Amino acid sequence: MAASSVSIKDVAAEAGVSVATVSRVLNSHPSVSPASRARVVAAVEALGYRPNAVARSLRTDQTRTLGLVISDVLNPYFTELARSVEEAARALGYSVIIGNADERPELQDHHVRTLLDRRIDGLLVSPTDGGSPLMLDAVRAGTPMVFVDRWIPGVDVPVVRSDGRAAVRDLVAHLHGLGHRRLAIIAGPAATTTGSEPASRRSATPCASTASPCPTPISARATSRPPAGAAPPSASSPCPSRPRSSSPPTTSGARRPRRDPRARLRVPHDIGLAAFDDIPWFVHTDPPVTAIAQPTGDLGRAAVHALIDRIEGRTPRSVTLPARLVVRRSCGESTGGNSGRDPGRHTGRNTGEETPVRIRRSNP
Amino acid sequence: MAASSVSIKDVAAEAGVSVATVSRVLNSHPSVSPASRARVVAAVEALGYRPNAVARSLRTDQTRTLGLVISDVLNPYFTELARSVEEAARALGYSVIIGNADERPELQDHHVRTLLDRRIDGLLVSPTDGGSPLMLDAVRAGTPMVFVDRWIPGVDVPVVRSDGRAAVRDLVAHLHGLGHRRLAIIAGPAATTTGSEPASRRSATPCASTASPCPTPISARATSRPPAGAAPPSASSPCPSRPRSSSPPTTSGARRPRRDPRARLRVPHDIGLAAFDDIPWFVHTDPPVTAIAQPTGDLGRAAVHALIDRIEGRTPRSVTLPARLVVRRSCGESTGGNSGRDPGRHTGRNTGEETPVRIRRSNP
DNA sequence: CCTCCTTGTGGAATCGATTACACGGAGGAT
DNA sequence: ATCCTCCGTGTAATCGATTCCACAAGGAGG
Repeated sequence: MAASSVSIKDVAAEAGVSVATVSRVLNSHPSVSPASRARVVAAVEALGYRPNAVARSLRTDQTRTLGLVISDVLNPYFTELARSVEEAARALGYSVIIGNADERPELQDHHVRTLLDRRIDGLLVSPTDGGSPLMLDAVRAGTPMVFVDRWIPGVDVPVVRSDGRAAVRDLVAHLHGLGHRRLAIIAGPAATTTGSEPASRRSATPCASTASPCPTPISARATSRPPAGAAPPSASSPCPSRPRSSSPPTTSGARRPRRDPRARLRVPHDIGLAAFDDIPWFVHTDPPVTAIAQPTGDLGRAAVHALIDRIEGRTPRSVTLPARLVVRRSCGESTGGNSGRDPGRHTGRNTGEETPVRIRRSNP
Repeated sequence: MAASSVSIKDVAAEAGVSVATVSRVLNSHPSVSPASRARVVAAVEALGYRPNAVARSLRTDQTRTLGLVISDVLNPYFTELARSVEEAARALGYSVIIGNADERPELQDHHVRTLLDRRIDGLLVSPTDGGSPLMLDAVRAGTPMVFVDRWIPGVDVPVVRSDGRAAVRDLVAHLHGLGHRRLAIIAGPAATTTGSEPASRRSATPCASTASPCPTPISARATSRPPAGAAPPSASSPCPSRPRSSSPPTTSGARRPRRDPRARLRVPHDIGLAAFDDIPWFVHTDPPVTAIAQPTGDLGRAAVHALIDRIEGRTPRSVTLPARLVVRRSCGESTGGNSGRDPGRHTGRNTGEETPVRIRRSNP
């Protein structure tokens, strides 16, 4: 029944009214007689008519579409974020176009440009770098924009992110309780705020170490793509028995030396390990990996709401949500007798695998 | 410099030519004098002009955009597929809009409808169900479409997928060689072709069993969302010492009984396990999981090329690429003289990553 | 010197919607 | 009865591009 070439004119002809009336029915404008309305609806039905979103966008100057530029689709954290963003946007009648920057600034620019060319209503970005001229121009030109997870310092754009400091404090306490005394941090690309944030994470450490005399942690840089994270960081960090903390892809690189004939450190026996961002598979690794989990769903929702507020003229504020520590076994076996069941992951979709000790829950 | 409200008219005014000439320059039409061209280019530069893709699409009736509807973004297989699709499309000057159906037919329809409304040039689908009227209508209406991974039987649309039969034969041989004699298959939703394909995978077994006297494998159904795959399939399948094969999310559900107090089957000691689709984290699980890997990158590229062939008037054919077996340790230790390690040692919990034994490579 | 063709250019139609504006008729108030 | 509101409707302008067509200028060929 539905040829895709049906336009509003055809519907008007079929219903015996003008295109204006058809349009009014389509947009549920009040001043249409019930009779006309019925005939239009019937014609639409009969012809299988669907309004052309392109034409509509041209006229109304809005696409009801959001752009989301993330730095790495292969990273489960961003995948989950994308999912929740799309969900939240859909609930509000918006679509989402995802651009994957693959941690490459020029690809990020490509996507931003493409998205802008398509006149998306607003942009959600997790910047790969310190801000290209293009992005800066876009902000200056008044494109509604919100940063997620990462941000560009000095740019006046709301940021929706999670704060891991409390969770890091919990982690440090946890580590200390298990007897670990030397810490190292493997960080991502220095250009990103999350890559350089370990500085602040590090600074969180002393706060926690009122009770735990850990020295300032050592820190190393790593690339973040899992299979590309080639060089075993162990080579560059000569002290054993220190826990590490980083994001999952980085961690997957970091884990490699465990089997490296040159190193042969065993987790958690010789060295502890913890990750930033929790992902489903951490439950199944050997050992299950202790991680700091971000509230991905809430982050996505908050970002969408902030952006749409901005689009519709309101003035959104930045949002910071607490991350929380999920203890598993990669920093050592917990000794305390624990009643509860494994909460699995923070998404609520539990697999109920292990029984990790929960030091503290940030969201009640 | 760049106010986003710059239109072709402004450029024309600035350059002192007509909009027609500007358009010709933009589309590198031959008959423009070098002088005019230069002035237009300068004006474009000065104004920071970017053509409005929406207007252009309306006029030319093409968006240079592909839709990709996948059944689950959280599944790394689809994530990788999406990435390669976007990459291939970008290389050919197309953008991709991803729709995540979350295995829900009505969501799938929502995305297909939205994509169609935006007049995308073509659609790549990995169907969640047997085909809604909407999708069937779209095909009938002549929307360029290509199925990826899964397909809808009886619909005349090219399919790009991988054939796991050879790899399954390799797997069966591998299992048999390790002494396994009873097989079970955990399949996904029966409505999908990949969910019901185990029938054909099962049928592949006897072929392989000329040399290996395995009985027809038992098969069970599971939902495919990893944490949602709640019920431990072990309860329903009473025979131990049988390897299982399924996709990673399903597998992650299936692994649970390992720790389930009621079952306490150990992998690979009591039961072997193998998965369809290989994912990065399988290297780090306990034990590393033997899997059948699909050539995701090639699949994505092939799909894009097929679709664009179709869009540009050529007639694409279906493509089937071989999957291949990646042996790790979840079906048992391989006994072959493996260089680096002590053979026969049973540490209970295996750590780490091996050089996987590659039984056979399908792509040379 | 007068065609004829080529080349560059601008005017205007077009894509499919939305919406300002004008207009005719019904109904209420005076 | 006359006038003034509404109400429902249609005509036409508009969004920002592309492209057909007409036309002018200039060079080649007769």
